[in-house]
Amino acid sequence: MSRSMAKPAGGYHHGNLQAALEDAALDLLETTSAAKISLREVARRAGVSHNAPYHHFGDRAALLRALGVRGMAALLSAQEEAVAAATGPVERVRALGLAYVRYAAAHPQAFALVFDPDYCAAGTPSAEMAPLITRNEDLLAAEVAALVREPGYEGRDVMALSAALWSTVHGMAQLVTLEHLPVEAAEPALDALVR
Amino acid sequence: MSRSMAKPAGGYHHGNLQAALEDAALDLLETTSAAKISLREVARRAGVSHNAPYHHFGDRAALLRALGVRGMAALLSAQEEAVAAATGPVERVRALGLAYVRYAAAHPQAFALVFDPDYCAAGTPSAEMAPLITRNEDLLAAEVAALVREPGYEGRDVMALSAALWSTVHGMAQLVTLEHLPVEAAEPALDALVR
DNA sequence: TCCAGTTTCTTGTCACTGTCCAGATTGGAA
DNA sequence: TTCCAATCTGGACAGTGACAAGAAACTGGA
Repeated sequence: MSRSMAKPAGGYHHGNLQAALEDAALDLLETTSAAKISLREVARRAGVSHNAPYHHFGDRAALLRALGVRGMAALLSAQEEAVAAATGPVERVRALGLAYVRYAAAHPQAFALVFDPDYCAAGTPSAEMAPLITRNEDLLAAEVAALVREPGYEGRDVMALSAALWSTVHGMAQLVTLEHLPVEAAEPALDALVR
Repeated sequence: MSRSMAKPAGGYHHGNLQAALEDAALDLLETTSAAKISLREVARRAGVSHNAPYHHFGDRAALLRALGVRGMAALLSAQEEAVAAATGPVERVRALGLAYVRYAAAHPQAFALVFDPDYCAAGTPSAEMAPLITRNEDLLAAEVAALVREPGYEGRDVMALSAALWSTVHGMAQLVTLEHLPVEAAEPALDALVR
């Protein structure tokens, strides 16, 4: 349920309300889209008054931005673990993409929040979000760079290929969460491109 | 501004309020995300009371669903026109994808609404949306089928390739609207895959 | 120990929203 | 004309995000 310590004492002060609020909101995000999450419901779940959140988050968007950062971090580490477990350049790129799609399928609301321009604008990412984004881009670029040194992939433009791969994987993740594509179709479709 | 006839007379009855409401909402959608569009603001723009919309749309979601149908129709015809203007299987697939991305870049909020699970759920599409979706899938499948008859593309699985292409194009559209990718990067990235 | 000062939380309030209700207005059919 | 159904209005209610003022609890220094 809660990812960190809950209310420790019954006193006036909560102890770790910031984390408790994020946890409560993350629980809601498992079943509800970010647009439908209300600050007051989150406060209720954390057992505090409707205004307590404003001392830890400037407004509703700030809370959701914090959740977005958590989601992006989870998405990134899912990819890193998958890449670390795979062997060979082709297999590593494949694993990276599948991890991306599978994270989206497992946490559709969190995934949607990470890429929701209303809260996590890519044009002006938050100070916590920006390094995660570049880390993700670097991870992909490094794997693609290794790929184009393989026989059969030589001479490809790393930038263009990275962009194309990210697009494919991201679109696949999106279409899977939208139930436009079944999850099982992701793997063969990805293989159809990577070959 | 308004896409169809506006309020015709000053009388009690509006004349064509349904269309006027959709037009007003579409204007708002050019600059505002669907989540931030309020029924009352739309009614205000159409010059009617806050409750008039309820006689033409059951609730707020119904209005946005109608906008989603309009957006999907526009996205579809943009692709059809692009395909009709192109010659040769490879070029036609390329044109289809570029039209998709360019529509998203030109109307990011409308594009987002079309694929917003809160309003236009793909799992259970509305009666007006469903035929548009299948028409789009058929269009893509037909072009891919023509493509795999070309030398250099023989023997590919049409289903898997269609899914992969749609994913790529959709993800590219998404990343462009999110400003994660510049629009100019779309064309070379697409070419890097289609070759 | 006591006691300011600061942070955290609560209660009260406001404007705005979606939706329901009852009633007024209108256009068309009998 | 008269009646009816469709359309639109105003009022009401609960829920929401946000602001303001005050209570409670933790903090450090005397």
